[in-house]
Amino acid sequence: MSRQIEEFCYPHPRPAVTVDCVVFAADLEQGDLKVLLIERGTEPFRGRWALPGGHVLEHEDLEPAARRELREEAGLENVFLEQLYTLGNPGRDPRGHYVTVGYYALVNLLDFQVQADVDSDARDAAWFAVTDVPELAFDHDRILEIALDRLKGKVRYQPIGFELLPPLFTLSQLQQLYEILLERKIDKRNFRKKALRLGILVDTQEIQKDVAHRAARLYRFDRARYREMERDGFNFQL
Amino acid sequence: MSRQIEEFCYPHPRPAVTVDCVVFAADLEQGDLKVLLIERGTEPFRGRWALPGGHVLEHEDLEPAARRELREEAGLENVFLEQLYTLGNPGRDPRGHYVTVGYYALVNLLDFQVQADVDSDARDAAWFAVTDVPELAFDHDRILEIALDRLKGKVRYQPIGFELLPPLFTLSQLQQLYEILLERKIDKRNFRKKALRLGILVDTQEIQKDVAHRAARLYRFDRARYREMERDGFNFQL
DNA sequence: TCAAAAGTGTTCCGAATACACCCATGA
DNA sequence: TCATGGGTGTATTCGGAACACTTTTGA
Repeated sequence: MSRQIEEFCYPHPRPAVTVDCVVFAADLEQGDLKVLLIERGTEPFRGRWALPGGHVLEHEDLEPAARRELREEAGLENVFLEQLYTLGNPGRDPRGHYVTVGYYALVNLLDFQVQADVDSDARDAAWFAVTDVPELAFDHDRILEIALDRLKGKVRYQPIGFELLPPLFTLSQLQQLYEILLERKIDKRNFRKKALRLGILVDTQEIQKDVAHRAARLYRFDRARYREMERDGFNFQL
Repeated sequence: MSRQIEEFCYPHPRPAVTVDCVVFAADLEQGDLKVLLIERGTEPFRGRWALPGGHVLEHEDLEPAARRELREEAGLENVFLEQLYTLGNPGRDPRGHYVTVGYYALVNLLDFQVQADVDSDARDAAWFAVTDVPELAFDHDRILEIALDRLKGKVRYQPIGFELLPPLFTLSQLQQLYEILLERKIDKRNFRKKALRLGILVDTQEIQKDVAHRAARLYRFDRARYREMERDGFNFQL
């Protein structure tokens, strides 16, 4: 290993600070939830899969750091991103005392597959079903577990599920998403009643194309209306 | 300012890492929620009130750091403590790039007032009603705001309110606590029905002493039973 | 005997659940 | 014409909300 110049000095020891991102996408074709992993090209854990992430730069805020890492490592921009949890077990990184701030991102699988083809800078990245993830580097399994719990809990009382769907979606797709996340079958009629009663889905008057059966209506999530209703004390529940 | 020896050197710049704790207690006498603040004795913000907190030590995990600061600055031990949010805006501390991991703690006001008298090491600390907090040092107002939102949201679907009460409490006290936290009046009969129906409150057969009216039954929270029921899919709601 | 809080039931309404068949479309 | 999913209504049950008076106790 080459000798490094150590020129950033402080009166007290400091842990290193990183961010790590759990990127979720719903795979409606396969009926499962996917997470984006990156294959590590350097030690430690070279060759192991890990969450996209890296060091927080000097004078960089945490969320911008997470967004920068998503852009650099996965070609992702303008995604839903929320802070999750911060881990600082001094044994979590063999290089020394590292503190990492975990984030989770929600993206639409179709959007990202296009970008992945275009963006040649991306390192070796791949989607894994969350039920079938290899052993990850560092304590990234733990971060993924925390992210899954958060997503499953939050999707029921915050309208974040829409971030995982295309802009236009059918009610069946929405239902399928909830079945994936909540891990149980839902009655179609009851689900539709509840979803439409919320008043935040708008019928775009468009219908599905290229399906080998009756084409379904396409809806979109009316974010502006949701914010209004939220201001007036409305509580999303699905 | 004296010249400092800067002997901890790294190949890349690192932000400093701290923890800050929002300590809540319910004041049933006054019918409000209190937060514990410490008067700063050093610059920056000397003389301003701030949350208890401080640097994370070398090879120290985050939660232990928070507990150590609570012990050193406020004489508090064995309290309910949970991570809240991590702030890293590079402008949040005039001394440079600081990242702070926020925690919130829930304590019983009576317990702590005893300890405060005994522990002479404690710096100048005081309880403030959360509705009447002075301007705080750093971005501690923001951390307090996040903690309040979290507490108010979480108390409804997790049995954490009991941490703010004495071990034995009356149903009226429990109701008063929820009225404080949810900021609204609750119907007595409905509240009692719901609380008892949960099956996690045990009637201790004891009654209040030294009250100038009919003495109420004392209950306690059955934590063991709650954990059992939680395992079996029970969802707390109050 | 008064003040203060403890304690107690019933009705009503809205939401959650359970449940099965016909319709439209493209292959 | 068939396979595939789209789309629809009703009855029941359960929990949430509204609502007022009697009881106990110590001062």
